[in-house]
Amino acid sequence: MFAVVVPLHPQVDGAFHYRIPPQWAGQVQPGQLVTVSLAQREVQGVILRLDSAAPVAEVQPLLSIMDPQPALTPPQLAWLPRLAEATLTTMGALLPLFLPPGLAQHADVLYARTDAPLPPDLSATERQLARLLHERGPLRGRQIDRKMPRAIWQPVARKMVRRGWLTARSVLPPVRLKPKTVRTVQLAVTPARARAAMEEKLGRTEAAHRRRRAALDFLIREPEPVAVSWVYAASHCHAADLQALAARDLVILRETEIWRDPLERLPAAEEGTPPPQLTADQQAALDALLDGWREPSLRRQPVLLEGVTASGKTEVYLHLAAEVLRRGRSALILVPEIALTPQMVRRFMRRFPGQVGLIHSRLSAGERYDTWRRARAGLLPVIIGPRSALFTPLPDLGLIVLDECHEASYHQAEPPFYDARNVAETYARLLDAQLVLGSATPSVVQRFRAERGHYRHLRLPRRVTGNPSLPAVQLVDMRAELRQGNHGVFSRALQESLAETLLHGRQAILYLNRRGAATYVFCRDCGHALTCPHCETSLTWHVSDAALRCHRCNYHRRLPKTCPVCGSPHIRQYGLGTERVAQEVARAFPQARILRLDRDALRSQKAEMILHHFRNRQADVLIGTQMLTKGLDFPGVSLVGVVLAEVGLHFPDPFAGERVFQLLTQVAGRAGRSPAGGSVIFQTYHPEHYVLQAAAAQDVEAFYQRELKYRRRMGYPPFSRLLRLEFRHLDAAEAERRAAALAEQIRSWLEEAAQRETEIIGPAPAFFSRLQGRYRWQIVLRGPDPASLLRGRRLPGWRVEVDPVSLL
DNA sequence: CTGAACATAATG
DNA sequence: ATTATGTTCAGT
Repeated sequence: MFAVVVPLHPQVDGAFHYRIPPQWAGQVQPGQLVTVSLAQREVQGVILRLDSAAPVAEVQPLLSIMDPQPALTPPQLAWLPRLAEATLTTMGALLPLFLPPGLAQHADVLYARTDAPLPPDLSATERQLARLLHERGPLRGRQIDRKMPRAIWQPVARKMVRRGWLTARSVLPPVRLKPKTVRTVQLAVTPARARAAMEEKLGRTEAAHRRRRAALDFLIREPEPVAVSWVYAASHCHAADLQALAARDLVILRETEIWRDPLERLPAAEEGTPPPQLTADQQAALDALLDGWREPSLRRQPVLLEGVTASGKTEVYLHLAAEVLRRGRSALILVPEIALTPQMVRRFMRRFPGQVGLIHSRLSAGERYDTWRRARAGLLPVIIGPRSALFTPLPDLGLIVLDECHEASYHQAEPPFYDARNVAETYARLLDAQLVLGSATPSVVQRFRAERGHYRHLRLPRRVTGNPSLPAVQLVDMRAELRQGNHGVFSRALQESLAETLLHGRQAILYLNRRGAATYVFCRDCGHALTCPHCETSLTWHVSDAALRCHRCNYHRRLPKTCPVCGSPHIRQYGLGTERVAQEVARAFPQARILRLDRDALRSQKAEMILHHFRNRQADVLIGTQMLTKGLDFPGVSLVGVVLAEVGLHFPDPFAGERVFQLLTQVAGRAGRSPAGGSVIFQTYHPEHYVLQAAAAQDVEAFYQRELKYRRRMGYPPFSRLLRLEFRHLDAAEAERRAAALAEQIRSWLEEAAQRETEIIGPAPAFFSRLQGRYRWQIVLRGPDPASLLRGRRLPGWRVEVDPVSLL
């Protein structure tokens, strides 16, 4: 028998056969994490399947089985190759998604300095490397990467090894995660025998006898194994006392595994809260879903659950999960950002006490490992987490919910690239599980798919709580403000509303769509934003070469002196941050208590504290960026102002309009959740833009029709599929050269494959043209199935993203 | 002709 | 990724 193993190695494609040593016969099964040798080195891998024959003569043996329990479930193993095919990623690069961090260890090389003397004429990198290894001792490649992030040190190190200045040894770092255990003790004899023993002499001294008697007395009342620390506390005995009792065979000492539980620290949830009465809409949606499970033709179809904000989608999820659990299966609930959805998590924990597991990035490695293993063991039938939780090994998964499914956080824009919304479909089909995508504002693509019958479309059209009507949105024309002499950040309407809100002791939220300097150029008189004549996307201002540049096709021009539409000389670039807005508010309202929430706050984990303070009315005004839109509920807020609603609209990206529309719709939905109702103000220099018009009117249908027309005209999704290829390099010229070379190569492949419908856009520098000191160039492919062109081809150094959600 | 530099293929 | 192997090319 042979084990077919996928090496845990991002660059190695495919799976390899390994001999199963006879002493392990019968213990080897698919899904297990093993170590094998690959290209003379020891690496981790996962057994994909067993095979009775090997396709090659020379076969290496399995080196070790790291865990007898499979790390991947059978449906996950079936999913893995299809996932790799869909995302144009190797299976080895995808495997870490399925494993808790810390369990997967990548093979690495350990470098050390030898005693050999160094010649004086060393290059800078050579000197730096030698000094680093001299000071720090032997280092692994990944440690050197961290210490010398800018240097291309690998070829240098190889040369130094050849010269005998360094040694290199391949290593597989040991797994640091261990199950946490606790010593337990249990009575080994009947209570009667124990009582009899208590009469005998249990220790040399009277004190020892008394301690051991007390321990036995405690254990007689505790039939289950108890942690030794409890016994110590209850009877004042020591470890030696329990050992003495164990030596007399009166008690049994054991190592029992305990789970590190991140929910332990949370206040206990009230037991099994009875579910509230469902509204007619909720009941209808639930019935439709449950009918679907009985009807084989509907069973495998994903459901798009479209419900306006506050329409009670969560209650539908709770009922579905209860139904799935009743059938003995488990449920997976995905949310965009777990730190910002505490209400949802709490509701699930209340409804399913003791059965909910939470997965997120702030858990310690140990907690994550244990939650993962409890889920695998079937002890946590409900798992809540962000996109990465999709890969939790739940046995017999019957329901996958993706809440707020329009959110971009379901798309992983870092390798390995994947989109939870798309890949979950295949997974659900393999499991025969129900996939539910829930949103108040489904994306254009999702809505289109529902129309075409790809998703079953269920609706919750009415709010269940708070104000039944959606709040009114006022669109304020900032050009008029300017004409009337108001050069400030705030319109008079917003200032007046702010003053009134503060006067009545209510709270206000001010949104900035994007943090920091947005550098597009527009006319302050007519609102016209300069766009590329070829791509209809905005030109971006580049300070370095004083040019306006198209980030799609590389078109560029000088900054015009006057607006090409109205001739006004007031044409300028625009940028505004939360800091500036906070200053303006403080100046206008010196007594107002102001809080700021932006990405920096979120990174430094202060976000929860800030939100907590605001909810407790310890501040009057909250100024924040888009993360504020995700599922938050502040009853004290009666005014929401968007400082500049069109920011982001002019990014050179086909999805820019949709992103802004979704953001503004969510913002408007935030307001007016209180019984007092609320008002929303969008400030803009561009009030006639269809995205702003539709968002202000909260007219999803109008936006959708208009946007769909634009997508059809430009040939963007859902009328085509995109594929983004990105190359990053420290040297700008090299990045450009490689991009041009690949574009040439792709053109010849296109000709070869006679794919006349697939077109190549670019190469051009990416919108964020420099990231971490590296220059980014990209090529975009557009066609019915651009991934098919690249399948089976290797593009070393390129980042390949299928179905990107942004081309920035 | 030689060794180094560079590209390519294979890894079971 | 790393290693083995093939290919090119400058400098003998």
